[in-house]
Order: sequence, then C-alpha cells, then structure tokens
Amino acid sequence: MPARAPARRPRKARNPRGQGERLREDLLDAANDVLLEVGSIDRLSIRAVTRRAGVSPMALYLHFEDRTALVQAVMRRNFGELVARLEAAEDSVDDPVEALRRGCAAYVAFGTERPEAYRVMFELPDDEDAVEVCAEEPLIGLDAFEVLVRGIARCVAAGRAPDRDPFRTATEMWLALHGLVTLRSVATKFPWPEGDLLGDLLVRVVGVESPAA
Amino acid sequence: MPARAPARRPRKARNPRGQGERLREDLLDAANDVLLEVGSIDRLSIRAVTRRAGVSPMALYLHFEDRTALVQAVMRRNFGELVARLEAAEDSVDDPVEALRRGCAAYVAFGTERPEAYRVMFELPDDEDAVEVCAEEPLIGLDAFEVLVRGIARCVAAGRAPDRDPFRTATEMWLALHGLVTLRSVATKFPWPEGDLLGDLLVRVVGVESPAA
DNA sequence: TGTACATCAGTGAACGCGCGTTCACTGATGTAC
DNA sequence: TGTACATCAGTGAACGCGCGTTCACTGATGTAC
Repeated sequence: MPARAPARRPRKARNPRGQGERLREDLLDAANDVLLEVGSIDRLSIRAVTRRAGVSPMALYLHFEDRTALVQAVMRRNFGELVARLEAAEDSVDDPVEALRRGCAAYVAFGTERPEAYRVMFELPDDEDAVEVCAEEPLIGLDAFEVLVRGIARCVAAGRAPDRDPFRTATEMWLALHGLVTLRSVATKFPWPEGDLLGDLLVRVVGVESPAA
Repeated sequence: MPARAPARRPRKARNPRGQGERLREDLLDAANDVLLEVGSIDRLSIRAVTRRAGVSPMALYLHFEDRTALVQAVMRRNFGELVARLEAAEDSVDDPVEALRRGCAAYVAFGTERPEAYRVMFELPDDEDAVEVCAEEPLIGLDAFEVLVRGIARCVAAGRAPDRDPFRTATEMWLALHGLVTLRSVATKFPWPEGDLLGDLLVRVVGVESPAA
C-alpha cells in the first residue's frame, strides 16, 4: 500500500474557457479568508491564498501583477463593502437622528465582524507599498467618511443637532468610532462599562438629543 | 589587495564580567530602533535586533528565552514609559482641568512620536503569543488608564466637569484619544480640520469648560 | 468534414532569501587552594 | 606565588521552513480555412 499523499486541499476544477476571471474573485474571497486566519496583512502570503483557492501559486499571477496588487485589490473591495453597508443603514429609515445612529452602528458592526479587514483598512499598513492605496486621490475611503458627514448635516439641517461644521463634527465622531471598534477588539480584558457607549458618544460628540428622549 | 569584507556593523566590545545584563538593555534599545524601521511587530526579527546591537543572533538567547519573550519585554518597557510621561504631565500643574489637558496631550504626544511602539501596545498584536501580555492580570496598561480616570475625577471633584462616572467618561475619552493618535498617523492624506481637536474632545466628551474660557 | 493553429487557464520545478532555533564551542576573567 | 578550575559573555555553523518570484511548460477548447 503506497503512502498516502500529504493531505492537501482538492484542486479546483479549472474554469471553463471564457470564465477565467472567476478565479480573480475566488482569490479575493480566499484572501479575505486567509486574512481572517492570520490576522495581519504581513502574513497574507500568495502561497496561503492560492492554497486556499485550490490552485497553484503561479495561478495568482494570471490576475495580479504581484503580492502588492493583491493586497490593494482586497482593500478596494472591502472599502466598497463598507460604503455599501453604511449607505444601506442610513437609507433604512427617514428620521435623520435614527439614520445617523444606524450608520454609526453599521460602521462599528463592520469593524467588529471583520476586525482583520478593518485593521488592514484603517491601521497603518505593514506593507509599505499598500500605503499607496491609502494615499490615493481621490482618497480611498473618503466616500465612506462622507456618508457620515451627510448624516450629521441632515441632523443639523433638521434642527436635531447643534449647528457646528458637520465635517469637523464627523471627524471627531470618526475618531471615537474608530477607537470603539479597535480598542473593543484588542482590549478584551479591559473592564468595559455597561450600556450604550455608541449612543453616549453620539449625544456628547455630535450633540443629538438622547435616544431615550 | 584583498576584497573588503561585506559592510557590517562593528562588533560591540563584550561587556566586562558582571555587566552582562547591560546587553539586555542594549537589545531592548535596539528592538525599539528596529521597530521604528520596520513598523510592525511581525517584522521585528531576532536577527535584525542583534545585528543592530552589534552581537550575534545567539547572544539574544542569553537574555530572552525566545522571540516572544523579547516582544513582551519591549511592550512592558514601553508601557512603563507611557505611564511615566502621563504622570509627569498631570503632576506638572495644579489646576485640574489643565492637568487633565496636559495628560491627554502627553498621551497623544507619545503615540505621535512613537507610532510603531504605540501600535504594538494598542493594536491587536500580530503575534498571538504577545496577546498574553495584553491579557495579563493585572492588565498591563491599566495603570496608564487610571491616570486618566484620576484626572477626570479631580475635575469632577473640583466642580469643573459634570458629575458623571469618571471611569465611563475616561473610557469614552480614551476611545477618542486612541482614534486621534492612530488615524492621524495613518490617514495622512485626509483633510484634517484645523484647530485644537484634542481641546474640542475634552469639552465635548468630558464636559470641562472650554480652555478659552 | 477535417485539421492546423491560436488561445485560454492554468501547472511544476527551481531560485535565493531571511528567518527562529539548535548544538557545540571559545576565550577572557576571576577564585579556591 | 602558582595553577587548576569555574564562570561569564559571548561566537559560529548549520538545520529546516515558508516565502515571492522566474522560467518554461501543458493540455483542453475554440476557430479560420
């Protein structure tokens, strides 16, 4: 009885002619999976990604010029997903304060459910080449921020929040949201206070009336 | 003329007998230097650290059991430095509001001046073993947080801030401070608003009177 | 209806690299007798 | 005053690993004529 071959992922059947682009999407899916496992963009290796996708390392080069291009594509895709979730949340209700609250909650939810993706998007990329994506014009992720600015502006316009520069207020709220997402996921032993921190922050930073009111 | 040996750091003269512990400190210094260069704890390699310290890779094992022990020692040292800077800032003035402001400014300054060290301390460690340091009892870094809680409690006691639970307020302020430190250093192309964001946050989150008043 | 050829969607082996860590050794300095 | 020995502060070579990337190849599917 011959020794069994070392356990390995089944090789995917190759895509039919004309459907080669499917692999690109499969590789991005695989990259997000791997990212979840390794937790750091630095450890997102071509070999791990292609292993998970069930193809040879070389297959990746059919769709991405190099490792950096893969990382950039992953970031672009994730920013797109974030914007979609924010817009869906804000559009899900008419009341401007509730819409803002849902938008902020969606931001926190994205960061909480996908901490590794969030980290790649908003913490200094380990990989210097990936910085280029973050430093692009128009700034990647700025459209996500603008969803927040619009939400605050609507509250101000409706007389539901004090009349301050919405961009500045949004910046301050973003700082707190980012802190909430990242520190909650890191400082798991920290004695976090009970209750709705996000609601508190909206009241204090943006100045909307208390949700209880 | 013989080929010149490949450029390398000069070998440090060995420490005199009885002074072997000096190398431990030198290695921690070197580790912080390397961290600054590579920007990620994942890329803090034993070989890079010992190269910078001018000793052989093996010399590190005289003082640290393995790579993880080195990383943990670096974190401990940096938390110690942070606490010292916070306490010095808070103790540098009697007025409780100004003391709190200086404490918060010192926090931001630490994170801004040493972004890589800050990142290792407050962002999810890439290295799973390093998590143990963060999850320790008593929680490493909790004493830094308590400087902030005491600062806020003093403002409340002096009637200079609304009477809310200082721990909760400190938590919310910490979120914003963390956001300020990390996003400022990452989102360099973001159109940051002019003016004193930190002062604004103290006014809005903690509720101290405006510094202009 | 054949057939030569182009295209597509990949594979396979090999390279050189830096890494953490193991094992064994060195050579100066102190110290007991 | 000698000398054997212990200790200290390191060094040096080698290992096996996973990695990004290069170069060359394969084999099925379509297509022009």
